[in-house]
Amino acid sequence: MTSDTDATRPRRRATIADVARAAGVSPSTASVVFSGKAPVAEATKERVLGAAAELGYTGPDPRAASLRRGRSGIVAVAFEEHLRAAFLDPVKTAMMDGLTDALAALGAGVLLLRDDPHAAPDAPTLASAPIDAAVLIGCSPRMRGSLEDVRARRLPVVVIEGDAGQDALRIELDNREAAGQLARHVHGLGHEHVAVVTLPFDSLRERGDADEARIATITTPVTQIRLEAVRAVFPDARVVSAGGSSIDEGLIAGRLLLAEGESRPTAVLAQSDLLAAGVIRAAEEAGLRVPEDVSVAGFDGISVDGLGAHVLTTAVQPAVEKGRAAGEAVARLLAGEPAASIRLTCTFREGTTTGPGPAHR
Amino acid sequence: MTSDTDATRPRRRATIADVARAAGVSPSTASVVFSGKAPVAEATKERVLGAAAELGYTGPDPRAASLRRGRSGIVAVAFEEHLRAAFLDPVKTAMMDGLTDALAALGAGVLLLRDDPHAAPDAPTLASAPIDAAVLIGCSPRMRGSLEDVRARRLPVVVIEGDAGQDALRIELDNREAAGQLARHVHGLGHEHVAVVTLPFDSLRERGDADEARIATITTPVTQIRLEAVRAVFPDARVVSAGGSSIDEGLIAGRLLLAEGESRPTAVLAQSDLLAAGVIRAAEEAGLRVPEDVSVAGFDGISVDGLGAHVLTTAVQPAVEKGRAAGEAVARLLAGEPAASIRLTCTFREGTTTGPGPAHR
DNA sequence: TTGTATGCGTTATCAG
DNA sequence: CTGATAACGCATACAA
Repeated sequence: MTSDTDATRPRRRATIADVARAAGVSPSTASVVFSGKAPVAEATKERVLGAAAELGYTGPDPRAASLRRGRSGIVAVAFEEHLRAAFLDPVKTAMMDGLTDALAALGAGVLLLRDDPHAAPDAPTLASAPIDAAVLIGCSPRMRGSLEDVRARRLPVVVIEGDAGQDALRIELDNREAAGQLARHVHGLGHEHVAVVTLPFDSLRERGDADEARIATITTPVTQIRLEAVRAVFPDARVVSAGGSSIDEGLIAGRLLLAEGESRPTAVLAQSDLLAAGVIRAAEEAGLRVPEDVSVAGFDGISVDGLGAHVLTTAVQPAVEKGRAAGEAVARLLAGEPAASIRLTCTFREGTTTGPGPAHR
Repeated sequence: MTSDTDATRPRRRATIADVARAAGVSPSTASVVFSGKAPVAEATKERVLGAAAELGYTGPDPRAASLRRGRSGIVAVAFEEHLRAAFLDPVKTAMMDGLTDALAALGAGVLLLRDDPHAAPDAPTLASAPIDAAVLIGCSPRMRGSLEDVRARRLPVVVIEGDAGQDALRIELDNREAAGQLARHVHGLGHEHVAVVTLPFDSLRERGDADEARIATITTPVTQIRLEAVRAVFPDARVVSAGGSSIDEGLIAGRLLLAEGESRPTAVLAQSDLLAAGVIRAAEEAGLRVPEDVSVAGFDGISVDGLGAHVLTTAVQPAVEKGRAAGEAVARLLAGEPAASIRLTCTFREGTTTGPGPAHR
């Protein structure tokens, strides 16, 4: 029963010291009641909890506790792109599924961060957020600066699909092998006139045909590696870059590629399933049959809307597993255990969107 | 040039005090150099920065700064379900898109949290995380406890689609009107024998037919309101609950509903588009034509994979806008400005999956 | 089992 | 423009 004379209650929020005083115990005892790090007599505990309730004390201030403990229980997950990328790209959502799963098991909170150079001045960043570790997604050269920030802070870092330094812990895909396998598949079908629709080259995300000079400027590692693998098989392949991984971008690139003309490719290798779906749509628009008139392959192995009866020929990547592996690596790093980089493999899947090329018909 | 005799460098990380001492300035001056909160002579600044570089000081410890400032720059976004729900449910991803957008504009980091009763003991929670505000998604009665925690901490809270208390700031949909509109549409088409496939009733997510008694136990607000609206039009509608919002769950419910028998409904109202897609698939499995043999309506207005040529009759909800509104509400609350609850409206969309019922044929 | 003393690393305030 | 001082709220080592 709260007395009516409580009007003198201090305006500032109660601290654990206030609670201890009200309960007639020492601050350390009160602290232990809340942390449970040591046994406390039942009666004492009740007295402390009672005093806390009375004072409206809701538990230790996490900021102070975090300062004292030296840990915050928070792991940053940093994207290079707009944060929405994490929610609208099916491959990233699958990866986040695995990642949040593993981090939850570790008992860590997930702080979503964008590696934004012109963020609000007081916004949390990899350099300034109260985090215990960081996971960098799609680390391109531009992100290297952030990587250095994190490492300067001596925080554990895991890089997914990125161009990290030598000794950064990386979770990677066998992009080169998988893309090469797709290219060889198409080559084996007798295609010689092949085009590539790539993911963005860099954060500028410029669209359109790319000549050797522009290809040399690619900074996004995934784009670069997958492209190199295809060009190892088809050195003269026409290269068109998309502005992102979406059906619409694929459609734009596909229209460019499949326009009337002798130079029309007989096969298109897209660097993502969404792009491939867009290319197929462009083919249908142009009155071309897939795979009779043009073969199309993707990359990722996600299920795509609007493909109709087609089953995409693609490289199926273990996206959820990729995220989970990153989370588990963070857990090991945080526990001070040794952890090594991991390389996951894709599975080639032959669908109905690739067929014999001119040479084999 | 670092001398080789630096072996005496202290093992512990440098603090701003160390930097200040090395630079021959006071701690407050060094602090200001990093925060930029006050003008500092160029020469002094350089001296401080130089000393910092020398000592490997990477800027103020965010934990200490956060304690001192009383703010962390972090906003929690809490889900009741598994965190993967945020990434695999298209409605939630759209909402997160808007939310992260608005919070980024505010300069706040986003901490993903699951309102998990049996989380790791030291895991961050709504009660213990170093946050400045919280957004609760789909606040059910079980989550009410967490709501109380947050409010006890006197943190600003915004609740999206939840059963919050009187004075919580809420962002809501006109679920009742929208669901009612769908029901009236189907009723107007002459359907009398109608079934409902609902979202989960509660966190148990039990599947299957529900009688009055079970219906009375629904705790998920969205499920409850949308169902009530339909039952206002079709009081005797058969009710089947799904275990989640997915095509697979819709398929399971659809099979149950469309099994051979006289009691087969002529129209099915699903509480989400994904569920509706599953029901349509079940209908096709059973050799039924949509909408000739059975009409199907959904809810959400997302694009769904595998619907073929169908365009779903549904209520299109402004999911992105919902998230953005929540983010903006947080911004206002944090700025101490007045903010009011918001009610967003859905748009009825008549597709090709609903048609005349027996009475009108 | 409980209490005492100390410092975690910073920044706001105010005086110079 | 710079410096001295005083918290911020807590958890731990150690002693009792």
